[in-house]
Amino acid sequence: MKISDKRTDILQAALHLIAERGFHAAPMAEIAEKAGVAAGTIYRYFENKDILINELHGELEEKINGTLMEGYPLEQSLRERFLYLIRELLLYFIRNPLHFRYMEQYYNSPYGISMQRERFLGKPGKHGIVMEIFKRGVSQQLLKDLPEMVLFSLAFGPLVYLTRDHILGFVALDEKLIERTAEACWDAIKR
Amino acid sequence: MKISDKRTDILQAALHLIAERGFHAAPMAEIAEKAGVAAGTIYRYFENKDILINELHGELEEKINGTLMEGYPLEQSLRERFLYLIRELLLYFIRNPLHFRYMEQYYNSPYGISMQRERFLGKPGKHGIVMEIFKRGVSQQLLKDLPEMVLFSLAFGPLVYLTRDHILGFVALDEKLIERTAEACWDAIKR
Amino acid sequence: MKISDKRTDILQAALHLIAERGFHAAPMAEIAEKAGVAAGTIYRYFENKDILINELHGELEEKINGTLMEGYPLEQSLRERFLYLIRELLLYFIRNPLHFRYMEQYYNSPYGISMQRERFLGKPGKHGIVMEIFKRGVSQQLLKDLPEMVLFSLAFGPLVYLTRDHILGFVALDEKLIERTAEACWDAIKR
Amino acid sequence: MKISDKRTDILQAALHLIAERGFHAAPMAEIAEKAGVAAGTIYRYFENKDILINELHGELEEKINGTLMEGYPLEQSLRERFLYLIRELLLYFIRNPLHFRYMEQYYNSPYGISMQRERFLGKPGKHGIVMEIFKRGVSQQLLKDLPEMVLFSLAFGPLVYLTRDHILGFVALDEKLIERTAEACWDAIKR
DNA sequence: GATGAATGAGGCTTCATTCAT
DNA sequence: CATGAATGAAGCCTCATTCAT
Repeated sequence: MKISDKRTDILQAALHLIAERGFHAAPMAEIAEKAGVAAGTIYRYFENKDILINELHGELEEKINGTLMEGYPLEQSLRERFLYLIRELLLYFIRNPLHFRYMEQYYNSPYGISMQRERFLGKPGKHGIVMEIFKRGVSQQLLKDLPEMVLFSLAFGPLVYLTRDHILGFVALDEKLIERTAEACWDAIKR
Repeated sequence: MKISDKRTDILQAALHLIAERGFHAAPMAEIAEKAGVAAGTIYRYFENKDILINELHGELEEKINGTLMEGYPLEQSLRERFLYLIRELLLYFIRNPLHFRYMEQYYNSPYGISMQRERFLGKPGKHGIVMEIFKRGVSQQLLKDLPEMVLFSLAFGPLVYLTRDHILGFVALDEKLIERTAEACWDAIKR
Repeated sequence: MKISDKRTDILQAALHLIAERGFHAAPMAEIAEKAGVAAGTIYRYFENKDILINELHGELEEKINGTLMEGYPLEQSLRERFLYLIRELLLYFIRNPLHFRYMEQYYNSPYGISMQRERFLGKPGKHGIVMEIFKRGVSQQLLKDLPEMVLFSLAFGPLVYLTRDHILGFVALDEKLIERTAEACWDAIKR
Repeated sequence: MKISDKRTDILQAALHLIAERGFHAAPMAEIAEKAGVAAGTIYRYFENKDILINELHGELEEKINGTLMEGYPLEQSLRERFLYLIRELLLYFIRNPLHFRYMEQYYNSPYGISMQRERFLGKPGKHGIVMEIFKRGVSQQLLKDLPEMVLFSLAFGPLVYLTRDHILGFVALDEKLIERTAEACWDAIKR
């Protein structure tokens, strides 16, 4: 119904195919077919496959960031804010497994490598929201005195495995388990 | 000079090319060239590309496990044993960045998905060495009472990020930092 | 402001693009854009691309012929008339390099082959103005007794090279050089 | 029978198709078919279509130059040498109309533009054989005192038209006519 | 066993043309 | 009349795999 229905259809089709099969098993022809358009039509909306892939990444990133920021408890303690982020991110990925799979593909490919630094949340150079928490936590002697990148890994590294395990059915993450996991991540970084 | 020199050469060539460029940018012809054999020769040792990729994964996995098991402090405390594993795995990947890159590629591709369960260390079904630690730790009330998969994620999830950051030059991991990181991982899972 | 402004705009756009890039690097969409009309609009004025190309050729040919005929010294000697034609044609192309480039493209393509006979000037079948000169010149024993086509080649063949060289900057043709060149062409055909 | 029979076959097929239809109407697939090889095979011999086209041009150029040089009357007068070149070039093209058509296509395309200076014979910068004649002729006051490029145009410009006319059947060039045409070219440049 | 030339299916992309608005 | 989004055939090229030597 919208003006650019087709653009959305194409992005959706690409999301599905790439998340499920990976970039090189998602031919443009098939993306087009799944989107219900002709092959050439994709190129009215995206200059080429690389750009399609990058724009899809951008859209997902924005959506994730938007979701996280929506209820972000700005006024609460560092710990609460941290737990919120871990929890919400896990929830988001569990609810949007395709987004998770796509992001995984993306960051493990030439596409994502140049963008490696700019993680899901806050880019280090730009003092993103997460790094902000780390910075303050360290200076308040609340967190371990480790490089920010190490703190980041300790906090968010587990999420990737956990989400994958959940999606594959190896664990069933419920709210309680998610909460306890978030707290465990906090334990890893707190003094 | 070994009997199956060529097989090794092919695996080495594949390791280099795939680790550096990804699966779909590593043509068989180039692997052959780098290995110093003819393209057709590869097919005497590996039925097809998929099998080559899977066998290479298997070899790397064995090598990693072997290395970890070599000096494994069987008689020491659970904590010591855990710290040893984290530390050594990090060291291994830092010393063998190609192995790390290859494994990363592998687990983020259709190849690795079917094999997702069989992690670097101890396969859950087979009660690997890591799961053993977790099992005992939990029953001794030393570790948090979380599903093994969750403990696993908390413990090993950070390693992937950390290694990548180190390889990309975002952090410089020295022995001290590695030790402290391992301890942080322990904090995440301990009560 | 004219009635068929758009038709002219389209032809102009086509002239520019084709002259500069060649037929197959001048997409209809781009011609339309440059002409300030929609892609589909072109098809209201020209049935298809081939017809557009042929009509453009026709218009240019007419324009060139018109220019040559304007000041044609009907009453002067054969030699003067010949020199006039060579001189003016060279001048025309130097002043209208796009027309030259377009004609070049045209005659060296499947489009021009079927129309090879109908040269810039005087079509042999129609006893054009040039052939007229040749015919008379030969019968007056002023010119060499060679087939008209040979005389034509001797007289006009050099122009293509010369104009190209001038446009590419390999020679700088001024009025004097043009005059001397025209005279050299006359030397080629005169007894 | 030769080692690289296929390379020759491909070049032959390309020569035919391109000479008859132009570059953009000679798809690689068809060249392959005509050459009796698979599409992919072409790329074992030529990196891409552009390179195929350029190498074919190079081979033809060499062949033409070789033919011209074979009986070149080094010891005879400038006039004789000049007449020889015109005559032989005309003969060559009449006998090898495909070579002529190909060269025409080539020089009237982006491929040939960068090579515009290096004409069939002698490159100006390298004091080719033709330019040598012109240089000497001018200094001996045998030829008109015109820029070399102009002399070149006067001498060789007619050949293109003439050959085309002959191939299209508009004139029937026999040895006598060829000789007289060559002499007419000489008249154009001589004092 | 080893070779590497040959294959041809399949991927990405362009663009002349159509047609609903 | 004009628009321009959509179409899909067709072009170039890559590369896993085969097979005659």
